[in-house]
Amino acid sequence: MPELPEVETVRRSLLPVVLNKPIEAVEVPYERIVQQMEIPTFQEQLLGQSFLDLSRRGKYLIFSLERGLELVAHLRMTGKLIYYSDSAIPRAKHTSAIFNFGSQGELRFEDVRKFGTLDLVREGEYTQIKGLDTLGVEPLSQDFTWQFLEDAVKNRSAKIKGFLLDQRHIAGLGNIYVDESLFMAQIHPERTAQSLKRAEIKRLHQAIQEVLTEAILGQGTTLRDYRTGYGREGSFQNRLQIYGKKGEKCPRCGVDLEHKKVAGRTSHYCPACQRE
DNA sequence: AAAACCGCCTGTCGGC
DNA sequence: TGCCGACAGGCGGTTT
Repeated sequence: MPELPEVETVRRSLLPVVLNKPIEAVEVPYERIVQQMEIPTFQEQLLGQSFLDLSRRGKYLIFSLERGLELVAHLRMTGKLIYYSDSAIPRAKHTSAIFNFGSQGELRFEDVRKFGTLDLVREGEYTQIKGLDTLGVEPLSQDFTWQFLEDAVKNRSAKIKGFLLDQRHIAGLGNIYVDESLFMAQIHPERTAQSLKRAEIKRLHQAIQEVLTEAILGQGTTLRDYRTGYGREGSFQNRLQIYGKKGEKCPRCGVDLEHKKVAGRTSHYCPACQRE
């Protein structure tokens, strides 16, 4: 569910409300959310500490703690991190973890499908968090240039859809923004990565940055579960061009939009604007 | 190298 | 109305 724009929105919304508040209690109703650590150890390590900073890498949220520790969260499909100013507010049915700040409210990890994860590690030690260790370039950073993309797709026989979903290449893209980016760049999802011409690579590079930037400005896309750190919906679902719009008309040319499985994921595209 | 599965979970939706 | 399968924004692991 949450892709880069959603995770970045959660980061920005939590930043003003969860830092520098001593953690007075840690509850873990769904113990499997905590990876590779016993719950009592997890609680002991966090108790009395404060979050000093909150950063993001791809779809991972990283809470910096004292003593050189970091709490790494991944929301997977339906995870939400929401700050409640009043701990007395009833908990959602699927609340996986709670970080209580006493009279200063609490941070809750809610997750219907329970795929979300929490890792407590020493600062920068990500080898045990497989996906984070091998994460590719940040698409909104200076490092992500069209030349970088041109180099990355070289000799890649994978379909461009699968290539863009692979977090080892570019960090943070998911099914929605890959489809939106390919539509904007007018590239068919089943083209092989290596078949893209320079002009297409430039368009794709530009499209990825534009789509992600606009989605962040819109506070992300709420189709169902996603919420900001304040529990509010995003607005970018109102500006999607093709995702979830099978059967509707292409906003560019008016042809009926189609969808099919590509690289194992439902993929939306315009058969006229995005030729194979 | 990459695709095709499966598993992890719960909820929703469409078809019958 | 009820049941049943398909499917969902992610990703790791195994097999092919």
